[in-house]
Amino acid sequence: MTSDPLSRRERQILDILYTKGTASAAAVREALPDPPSYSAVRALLRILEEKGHARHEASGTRYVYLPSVPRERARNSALSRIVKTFFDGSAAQAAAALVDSGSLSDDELGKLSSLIERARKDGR
Amino acid sequence: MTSDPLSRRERQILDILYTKGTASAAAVREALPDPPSYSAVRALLRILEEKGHARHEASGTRYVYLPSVPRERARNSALSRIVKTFFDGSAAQAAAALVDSGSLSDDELGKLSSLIERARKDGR
DNA sequence: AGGCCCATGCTAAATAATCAGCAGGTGCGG
DNA sequence: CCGCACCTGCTGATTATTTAGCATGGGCCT
Repeated sequence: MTSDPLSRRERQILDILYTKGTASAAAVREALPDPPSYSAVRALLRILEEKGHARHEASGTRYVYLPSVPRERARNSALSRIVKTFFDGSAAQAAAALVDSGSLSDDELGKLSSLIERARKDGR
Repeated sequence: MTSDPLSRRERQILDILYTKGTASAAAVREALPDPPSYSAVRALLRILEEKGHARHEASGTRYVYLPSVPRERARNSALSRIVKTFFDGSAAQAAAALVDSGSLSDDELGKLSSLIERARKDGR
């Protein structure tokens, strides 16, 4: 169940897990806006596990939480949602917006450019 | 107030407004997964208006709803959220993922390429 | 003009999300 | 060896969300 609608807190927490890769309940709590009690965070983590979005591993005697859906898959589906919602389904427009954002270094622009060249060759 | 955390339904509805640009309450309802009653949809729309995310215009005697935050601004902030969460803050990586998605036509790749060239010149 | 359809505004009930607290248990430093 | 600090598992209460229903009014068609 990878595409059910998460609640507000559930999303916030899952985002933190994707950002950090791995985190203890306490670390999640610290990263949370308006952090609730530790118990509350743990309750939410348990729910995320039940829903299949997160899992935990024992690190010594404590738990470390991590997303159960691979980052790459999650990010692709996040991207495609944005493309659909804000860019009329055009991934090209979305890419253009990123380039236009001005946050790419000259070096990054170069690499992206050669990536495009490769894509053009593969595509035809 | 453009960055408060929306509830599940609120987000779904706002996404629909951004996708369609403009929609009646009935149209929103149809686009909604597990559509609730018409009244429920209207209640949510009213809440979105109170929170400043949507507004309505009179179209004849009926209302047409639309996002109150410009699409471009909303999409930029959506993009930057994804970049931060899934791409370690690197917009370049995100752009690369879009190019790699294989959904860009040859023509689009060309346009993107020249966009990059322009960005490189501006940047230096 | 009368009736019908569909809209709005509002309100209150049902459901879901969010939260805090408590009762263990385990390791570690003194 | 004992106590401190921190973890886990669980449970019930509080608060937000989500929902449906009803009363009212305007356009429109016959």
